[in-house]
Amino acid sequence: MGTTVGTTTGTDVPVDQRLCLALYQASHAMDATYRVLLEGYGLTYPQYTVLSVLRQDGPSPVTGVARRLGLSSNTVSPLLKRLEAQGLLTRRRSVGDERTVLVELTDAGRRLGAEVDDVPAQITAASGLDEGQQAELVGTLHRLSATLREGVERTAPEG
Amino acid sequence: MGTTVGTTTGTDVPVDQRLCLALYQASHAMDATYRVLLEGYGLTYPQYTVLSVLRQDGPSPVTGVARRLGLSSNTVSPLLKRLEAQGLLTRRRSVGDERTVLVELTDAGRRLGAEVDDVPAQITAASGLDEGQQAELVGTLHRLSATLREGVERTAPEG
DNA sequence: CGCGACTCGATCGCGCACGATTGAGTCGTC
DNA sequence: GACGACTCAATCGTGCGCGATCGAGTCGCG
Repeated sequence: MGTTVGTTTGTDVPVDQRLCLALYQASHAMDATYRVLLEGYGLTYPQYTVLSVLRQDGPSPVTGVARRLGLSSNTVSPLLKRLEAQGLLTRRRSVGDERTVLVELTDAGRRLGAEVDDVPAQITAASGLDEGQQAELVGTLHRLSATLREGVERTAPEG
Repeated sequence: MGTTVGTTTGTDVPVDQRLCLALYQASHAMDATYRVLLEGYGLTYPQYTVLSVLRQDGPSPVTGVARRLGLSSNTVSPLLKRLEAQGLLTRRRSVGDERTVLVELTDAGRRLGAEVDDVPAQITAASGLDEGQQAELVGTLHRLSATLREGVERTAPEG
């Protein structure tokens, strides 16, 4: 039985060498690393990132948090709900604009945020990359994200 | 904030510059790109990858597919079930070892696999990276994955 | 003032992803 | 032959992530 099926054009890129899978596995490995570091705090990685964003940005509308994470309300809303249930943040309608919901850390949220403040440094250490390599990789990934998003936008015309 | 953490005390790493978020967003962007390319075929990105693996490896046990994707049975089993429901593959017990389930593409699966054979090339084009850049990025990400996994293994001693 | 376009956030359904567990099957050792 | 350790796959519960949709609130324009 030949391994060739049909009249392929020879574009048999081995799965192991595909960028998508490399990205996929690296992302999962990162998530697993965060899981280990955060499991004592009852936080997941996305929840941790929300805390970081609120610590850096201060009180923000749901849209603001979502934009920082590259997500939409359908993902962020339940995420914020769970964090609110843990007493780490509050949500209240903005007085100026009744559509927007302002998200703000509670004292407990700020305290927990301070506790896990050094997690990024531990992640950097666990990554085995020095500062320069990490910065370069981050830049490459940001450019890749932008290029891919651009392609998606072009295909799916909005507005 | 008396942070005494070794050399890299950059506790206030802006969220935008964190490797985890860059990885997270690039992975999602990749998924979105695949979604656009595959939506006409009723396939998700993980399903597409399973098809690719089976096309390249031939009939494989569930464990084999899982290892290729870096996943476990709890993720792969339902994934295979959905693909079987679409008539793209079959699952049957191995004759030699009744524990293992052999997964094999059907004719329909092979046909669909051939149809979407050029998707990786389209992805490469959409990424805006030339062959060399892509290969380098893949290498970097594989090393990163390995290093991170190693750290996780060390923390959670199994066996 | 009234109407339509828009924004904001939430909800629903589906498909991953994973920790934990279960149960069937296999093998080594006694 | 029987027992225990192991392997393989499946299942359950929880938490993302997203397409699609909805309802409330806001604003522009006549």
